[in-house]
Parts: sequence; structure tokens; C-alpha cells
Amino acid sequence: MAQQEPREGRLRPARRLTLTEDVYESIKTLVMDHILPPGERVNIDALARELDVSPTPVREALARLEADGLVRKRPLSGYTTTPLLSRAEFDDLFDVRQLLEGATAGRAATHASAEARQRISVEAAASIDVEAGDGYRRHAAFTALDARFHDLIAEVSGSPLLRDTITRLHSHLHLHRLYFPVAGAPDTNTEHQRIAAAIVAGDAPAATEAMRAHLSAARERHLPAFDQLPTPGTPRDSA
Amino acid sequence: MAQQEPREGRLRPARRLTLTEDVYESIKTLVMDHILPPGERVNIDALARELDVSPTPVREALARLEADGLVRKRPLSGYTTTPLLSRAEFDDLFDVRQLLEGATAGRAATHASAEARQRISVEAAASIDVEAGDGYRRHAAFTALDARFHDLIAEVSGSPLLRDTITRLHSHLHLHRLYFPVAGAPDTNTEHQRIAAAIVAGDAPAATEAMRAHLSAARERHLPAFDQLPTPGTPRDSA
DNA sequence: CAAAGCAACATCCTATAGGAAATAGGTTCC
DNA sequence: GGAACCTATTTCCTATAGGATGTTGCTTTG
Repeated sequence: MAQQEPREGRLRPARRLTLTEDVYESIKTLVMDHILPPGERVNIDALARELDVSPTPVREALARLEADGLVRKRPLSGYTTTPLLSRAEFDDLFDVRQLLEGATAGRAATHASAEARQRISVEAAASIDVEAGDGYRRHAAFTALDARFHDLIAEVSGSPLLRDTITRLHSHLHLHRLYFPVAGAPDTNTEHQRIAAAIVAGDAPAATEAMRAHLSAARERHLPAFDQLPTPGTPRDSA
Repeated sequence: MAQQEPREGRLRPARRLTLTEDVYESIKTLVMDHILPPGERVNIDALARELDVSPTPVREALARLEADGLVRKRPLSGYTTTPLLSRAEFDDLFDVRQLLEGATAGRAATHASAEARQRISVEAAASIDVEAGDGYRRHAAFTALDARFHDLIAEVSGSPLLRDTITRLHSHLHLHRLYFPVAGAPDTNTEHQRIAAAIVAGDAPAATEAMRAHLSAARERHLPAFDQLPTPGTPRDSA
């Protein structure tokens, strides 16, 4: 576990309405940031002690996270964090992203309000100031910005179902290797601006194509992560 | 006291490995079959008594169902079953289905094994014997058959992620009005066979188009359900 | 007669305890 | 020396009890 705070400091910042909700967000962050390593066993009691709550809300939060695909539950053996994406799963993910997000970009170009187009344009332009910060911090900021841009387009597409589906997919993306050098930030910004321009211009086919090209390029940028680190596939999936 | 003997009639047929899993399936069936009406409050204790288990596994199952979108949880007010789909949500659902399932049909046509094509062909042909049975029984059988056909194509498409996504969508479809006269069974069979033929022939564009046309027709067939019954939108969503 | 305030109720949420199963380690036998 | 068996520990899973909160119905007042 290796969590520094022994007892007094709580992980969750402020009580929301229900404790379970807070625990859910806390564990989700733990998994997303790989503080709980992928493929690792998750001890319910230990986690409950760590968060200073009873096992019950932890169990409930874990059940939700299982449906989200962030943890797995083997019937009589407890929970484990979902293993890292294999090369095949990663390719599959980006295939589906191209399909879904290409559609959202096209829909956004077709029927989006003027105010929405403005927001997209601003968001794409704001991608510049990511240069600040260093290392992990910089990477986290970049990832968050990218996620926000894609989610914004999904929101504007006018299909709540499509947006939810894509959001779910993005959670899976975080199961990818988080700590690999992100070299293509400038390229990403350029591609984002191309997409934004097509949407603002109302050119649906161009927006779709720009999005698909962006995702294709992003896939290529992520690819080296599979060669330079050990255990490319599922580390300890003994099921 | 842990292994309680079968008291009265139990809802779940046979213990799987974990009690929570059984409870999850039981509640899911209850919601799918509208035994728990859409938009209705779900009492945890009452449900636990009904299933003859403690509230804990019920709570855990409900958490999973919430992630599935079958129930909603209002922070300090308990769980409610998801309201019936509104017209807009229904249209949205079929838009996304056309996008996703059109893709699966095309992919199936492109790269599916000979054995898989055979299975699809058989499944499409087997759609005939639905004529037996009466009323609810017949409708349930037809729905199950339709779901199996679509799932089979998704499975053969070679994209696990796409298949999972579609499966999740189909759960939402069951939130639609379950008890409306299904008049277009023969049409459905014909359309299914057209799709199957295109996949067997390896014609991806034709398979995609056939699937999209099928879903478009199915949408039209379902449409009257919105006119002949009360509360077309969200009945009691006071959030 | 309507609206606001109050009180009782029902329900959810959290905590704790005990039983059952699987895993891991050591020992014994081949 | 290796493999299988047995035992002990750890962990999960289920059940029950108590505190806190939202909701509902009734009464009272304008």
C-alpha cells in the first residue's frame, strides 16, 4: 500500500453527501494514478482502515468500480485491479474510439450552438499553456486537458448516450501505462485545433476525418510504451 | 445460520458461487421484466426480505446495477428504478445502435471465421419457430432471440470492447416499454436474414447497410408505443 | 380554506462480529 | 530431490444492531 498518512489525514478532501460516493472517488483516483498498481490484489479491510471507514462502503464502491471495469472480482478470492491493457486491447480501444469520437466530431460540426463552437475553439487554443510544470505534474495536466477537449466535443454532439459511452472508454484508457514520456504534446495541440476549426466551420466530414486522424496519430505516439517496459500483456491473470 | 434452508419460494434458481451475484441477477430480472415498475422506489430492506438475504448483498448488487444504468441512487433518498425512455432518449439509443452495430456487421463480414458465418446463418434461419407460444411468452422468446442474434454478430466482430458496449446499450433498451404488441416479427426475420446473407458473402458495406436499415425499421416499429400509453417522458423524476 | 411549522415515522447509512473458504507454508512420503 | 498432503493463517462474505437523515402527515394560524 505504502500510503504515507498513518491515520489522521484522510484521503478524501471533503465529505460529499454520502460516504460511499467519497470512497468511490478516492479508490478511483488510487487506481487511475496507479497508486494501486494494475493487476494487484485489493484488500478490502486494509483499504477500509486506510480510508478510515468501515468495509461496507468500500465494498459498495468496489462493486461500482467493477461495473466500470477498473477492478475485477474473482468469486471467492477478492478484488484485483484490472491489469494493464495488452497491445490487442489497446488497438481495440482506439478502433472503437475512432468510430465513436469520429461520430461525435461530425455531429458537433453539424448541430452545435454558436456558443458551443466558441467553447471548443477556446479550449483548443488554451492547450498551449501546458508547457509549464515538470515531469509527472506536466503529464497529468496534459492528460486532463486532452480528456476535457474530447469530452467537450462529446457533450456538444447532442447525444448523451454517446457521451457516456465515450467517458466509460476513457476510464479504460487510464489503465494504459501512465508513466511514459509524452513527446507529442505540440502535435496534439495542432491536431486539436484542426478538429476545432472543422467543427467551427460546420464541415462534418472534415471534423470526422480530423478526429480519426488525431486518434490514429495518438495511437502511434503511445505505441512505444509497449516495447520499453516489462510485462506487456496481463501480468498476473491466473484465472 | 449462514446456510439458510429454502424457506418459501426463492426467486433465484440455484446458488452460484457468491450470494451477491445471484442477488444481482435476480434484481436485474425484476427490473427487466418490469416487476419493479420503472420510476418506482426500491426499498432495500423489503427487497432483502423478499429474497431472503441480508441487506448487504442487496446493497452491493444495487451499486452494480446503478453503474449499469438500471437504477438510480439519490444521495439521501434511496434507490429508484430508472424511468422509462423518453422519445428523445429512445431516438438517441437507436442512433448509437446504428453507429455501433453497423460497424459490428461490417467487421463481421470482413473478418469472421467460416464457423462463425455458419452460426450466424443458422441463428437467422432459426428465427422462424417463434410463431409458437402466446402473448407474453411469445414476446419474451422473440426478444431473447433478437438479442442473441445481435450479440452473436457483436461477438464475431472481433472487438470485445465493442461487444461490451453494445451489451450495455441493450440493457437500456429493455427499459423501453416491454408490453407493447410486437407486430413485425416476420419483417424482423427477413431483415435478419438479409444481414446474415451479407455477412456470409463477406460484403462489408452491404452488411453495414442492412444492419442500419434493420435498426431503422425496428425503430419505426417501436414508435407507436409512445402514443398509446400515458407518461411518455420521465414519470416522477423530481431531482 | 390555504400555507407554514412541527412531530412522528420510515428508511437509509455506517459500524461491528462471526462463520466459511481459499491461499500459503511446512512437513512427510515416494 | 520433488511432489503431494495437511495445517494454520489470512481474507472474504454474510448477518445484525444502532445512529442520522429525509419524508410525510397533521395541526395550527392567518
